[in-house]
Amino acid sequence: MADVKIYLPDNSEKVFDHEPTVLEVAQSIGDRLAKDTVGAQINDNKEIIDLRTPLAHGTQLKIVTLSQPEGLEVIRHSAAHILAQAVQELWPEIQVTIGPVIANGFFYDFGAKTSFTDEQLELIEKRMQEIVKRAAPIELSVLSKQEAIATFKKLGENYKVEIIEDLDVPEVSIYTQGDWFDLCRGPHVQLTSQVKSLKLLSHAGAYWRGDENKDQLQRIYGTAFSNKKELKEHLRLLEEAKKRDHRKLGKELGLFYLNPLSPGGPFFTPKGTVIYNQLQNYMREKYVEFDYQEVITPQIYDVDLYHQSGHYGNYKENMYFTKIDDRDFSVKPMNCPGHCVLYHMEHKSYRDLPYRIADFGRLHRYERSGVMHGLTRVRSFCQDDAHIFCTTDQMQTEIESFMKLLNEVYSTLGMTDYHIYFSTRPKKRMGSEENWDRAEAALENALKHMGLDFEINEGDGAFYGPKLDIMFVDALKRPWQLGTLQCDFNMPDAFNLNYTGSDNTDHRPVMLHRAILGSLERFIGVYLEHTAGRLPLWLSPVQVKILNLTDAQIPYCEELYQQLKAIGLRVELDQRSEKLGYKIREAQTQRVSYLLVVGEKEMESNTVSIRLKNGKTKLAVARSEFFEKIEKEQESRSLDESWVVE
RNA sequence: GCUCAUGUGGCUCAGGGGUAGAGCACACCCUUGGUAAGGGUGAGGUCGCGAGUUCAAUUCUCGCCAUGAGCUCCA
Repeated sequence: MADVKIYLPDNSEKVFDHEPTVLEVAQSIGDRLAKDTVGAQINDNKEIIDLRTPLAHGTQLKIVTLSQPEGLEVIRHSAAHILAQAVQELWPEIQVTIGPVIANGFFYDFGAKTSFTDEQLELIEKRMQEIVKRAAPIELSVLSKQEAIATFKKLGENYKVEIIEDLDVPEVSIYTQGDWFDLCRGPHVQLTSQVKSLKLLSHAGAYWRGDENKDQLQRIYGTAFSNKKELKEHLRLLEEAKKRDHRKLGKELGLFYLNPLSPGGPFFTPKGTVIYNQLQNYMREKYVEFDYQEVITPQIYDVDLYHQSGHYGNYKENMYFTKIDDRDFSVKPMNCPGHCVLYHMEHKSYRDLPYRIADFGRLHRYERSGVMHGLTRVRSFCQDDAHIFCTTDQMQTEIESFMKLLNEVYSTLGMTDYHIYFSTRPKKRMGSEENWDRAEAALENALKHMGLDFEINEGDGAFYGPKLDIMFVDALKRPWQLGTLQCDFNMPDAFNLNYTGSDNTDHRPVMLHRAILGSLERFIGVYLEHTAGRLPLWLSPVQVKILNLTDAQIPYCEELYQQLKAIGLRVELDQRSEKLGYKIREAQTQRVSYLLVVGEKEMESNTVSIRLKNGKTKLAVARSEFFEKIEKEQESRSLDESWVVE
């Protein structure tokens, strides 16, 4: 056989007299590297291949080791196998199905009669540790499809048989560790002992092949890392996420409640409503700046509207209907059809475009009972919704302006980490190819022109047009889809919308649906978790709380209270005869932005002592100085309050 | 909607076939205290709703509702 050359990232090459496996190449470089090798990436491909894969001549090889982030995928995949082995050692009658790697770990679905318990999870994890200790080599073998089917049939592994039967390949790969094996595509680590830091997290039901009409399986979630430290950090983030759960914070801070009398219909308290309204006010200011006009449209429509828009056909399951005097009505699940009606009621000329109308109308969508979740998935909500009717030529400018607006809003809110996804035409779609070409070009050109990074989701657009989705990544690294911009060719058609062009003939406008915060409800939920409830001053329900030390300071505090109120701040005065420590604890847990402590000293020197949300204090600040700074902070919607403590 | 779990004063939870308990919060009293919980007293619950079993149900069984985890869905 001729020489087989393998190229390494530093452009050096290794020569073999046969097609070497990844591991062999690693060995030729060094024992240490070989020991840590868990897979490889070849020819600039992102996919990680198994370390047992033979490499063809001319392959560009990048070895992936245990300690690399890419290695995690392999470790977790092997961890899933160890989980399956542990379960079958403990309960041989339980069948295996599939166990993929997911974002922050892995899961494995089992065909078991009853669900697992927390105690069983502990037992399984212990057994997994044992399997890890055994340091069994993981070996790859290949069986013909028939052999594999026969093998798994004999074992009674019916799910596996079904999987193999559906595979369109002559041979399948089997990974063996000790006396246990599984059908698997790989990749896997070399020894079970390389999965050092693992943890089972939870168990839940799932369906075979994700189909609710098929068998109910028992899923176990877990995670694994290359070292204890990273696992610990991950578990800490999970803990932190629990602490920051907006449902918990909402109760603790008294912002909103849910009640069985209106499932999915949050009740906002006066404090929660402050946040809600401040966000709306802010968006309204931005609308003025970006030339949007706000409108108010009906809540309830004749069902005919939704027949015309097409929602009745496609979205009926999520709509609320009512019949009065033999006439069918629906509560609006979105603003767009109403906006089309509004557009139609005045004759439009090209001079009227772009016609940008914003609407904070309340929307109702009947979500299935199992999907509701705090504020992030509700049945009654409002969006920072707006529709832009424009010509195709105006699209790019409108898109750029939208992205600019979005960026300003997100920066103000301290949401700097976000990603843009551009979804292009799906297979099933409506509208002319020319329209799709122009809309996609407008989106892409806008992003490129602004120098924004984006990722393309090929074929993921709506049937009525391409779109941008904005994915915000929060402080705990969790992604949330908030903002969106969707081009729509369908609705202008459905409502026969026109404008008179400069050529004195009618033309059809394009409709852009867009939102920046998404739903206010959902946004507040996400933002509470992002900030752990420590809101910037302008959003804070209680911005200043005045705490007196003794009754002697009450008049001074009342005067302060009135002055702060007069400059438009949300201020409270706690003059109860409680100890200072008690009042501070309470105000601190309520995340009050500024605590003003007033005792004899402050009163005599006409100052206040300031305590921040973070517990830091600054003594004896002149009243005027505090007023000036806090007004400025309020005015600028600043995120930074560090001026108080140097 | 599906699977499993949960549902006890405003909140967090304990209890358990003989009509209920703690802490916090709340009210009143004492305390006037310098940066995360001072003390006392008191009020507050037909134990999610409905049915069944039982002499007796908040406790057991079933149904419903809601919540949670996950699945599925998400124009």
